[in-house]
Amino acid sequence: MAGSERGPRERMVFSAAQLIRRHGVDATGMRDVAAHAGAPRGSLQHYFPGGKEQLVGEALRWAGRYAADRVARFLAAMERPTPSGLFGAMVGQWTDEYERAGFAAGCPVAAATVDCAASSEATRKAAADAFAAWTRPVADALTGMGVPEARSEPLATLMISALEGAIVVARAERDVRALTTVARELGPLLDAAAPRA
Amino acid sequence: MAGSERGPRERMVFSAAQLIRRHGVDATGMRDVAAHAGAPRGSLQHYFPGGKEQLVGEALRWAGRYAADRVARFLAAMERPTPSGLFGAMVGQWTDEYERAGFAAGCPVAAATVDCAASSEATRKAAADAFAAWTRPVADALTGMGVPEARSEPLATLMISALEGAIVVARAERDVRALTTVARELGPLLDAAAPRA
DNA sequence: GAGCTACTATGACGACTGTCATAGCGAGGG
DNA sequence: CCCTCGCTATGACAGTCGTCATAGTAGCTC
Repeated sequence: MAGSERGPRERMVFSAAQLIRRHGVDATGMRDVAAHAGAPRGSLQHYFPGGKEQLVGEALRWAGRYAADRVARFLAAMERPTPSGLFGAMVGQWTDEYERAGFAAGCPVAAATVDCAASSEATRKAAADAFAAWTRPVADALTGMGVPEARSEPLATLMISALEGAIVVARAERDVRALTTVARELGPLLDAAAPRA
Repeated sequence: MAGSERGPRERMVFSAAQLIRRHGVDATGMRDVAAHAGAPRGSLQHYFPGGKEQLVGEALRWAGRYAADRVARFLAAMERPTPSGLFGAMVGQWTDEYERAGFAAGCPVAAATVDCAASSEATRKAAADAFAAWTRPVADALTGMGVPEARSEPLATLMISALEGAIVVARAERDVRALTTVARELGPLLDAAAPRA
């Protein structure tokens, strides 16, 4: 998850996502992003002439791709994939981070939605696209595990909703309890939808 | 949900919650709160000497109580309460609002968590208390419906997590799809945990 | 070397923000 | 009448924000 060998533009997008994860969109300043990325302040208007809205949008697109890549990676690492196994891996990524690095950061897409859904149509749409980019591979994976097509997308939405909500509750409580709970309670329901699993 | 007949102090707390619901904590200014409440600006420092942190904290406490009251109200309105019925009512409150008034607002507790969990310990704790004040009556209700004590709290956490996540997804998508999905998919699982329901 | 292009550097602008200081109001009680 | 007390009113402060204007540098090509 490190990003210091790429170009300054990518580093700023990455840093924006990281800072939004921690403090939300409004509390993340452009100067902070440049400083966090080790990039010159003057590069902001050069690479992002669309201003903060463009930078946030690209950070969300980055987050959507990242989440989708993680899903693919989880699947590749499982010799015998099951819905509960995939969900457990998705949840486990968050419990691992929280136990290792503390509860400072959440999901950047959720943060952008909370801060900007009512004020910036462009950012709201970027968040929706990020959720879509994340939901699609999860639904496809469920289908590949034998879940009927008609239920794959609803179950993927359930998985992502429960995960997002549990992230919020866990950060508020500073306890991974909510995350481990949703993984444990939802596992059997998910596996029951995949007959040949 | 109107609050114009109470005193100015209560109105400001209520207005703070409403504005946080829409724009997050950072984008909600103290002057905006006073204006929205129709209260004089000078009253802010008089009623909330602890500043913005105090006002946000009281708004979250208000939100926690409000959510708990709604749970009690839902239960009272059901002649034969079931877990899926309660969850459906909780979700329905949000789908109703979104279809009636648009997707401008989310949950103030989630918004405060996203914006302040890493920056204000007092606000983070207020959010955790609000979640606890909401979870407890839900868990108690489940127990009253026949859910074993050991599973009531985990299931209540699952309900609230799924609801909170679905709210975020629904606001991003400007579509109640995620909300109706979690209600439909989670209903049978919840009822299966209440043998005598 | 001139000229063009990509990128960097820096100061300024106006519009906010939360907080504070100070003063003013009106009613109630001595 | 005066004094206090709850509440209001308003201007100011220091700080930060996103954005812009302008200038400067490095590297490339002709």
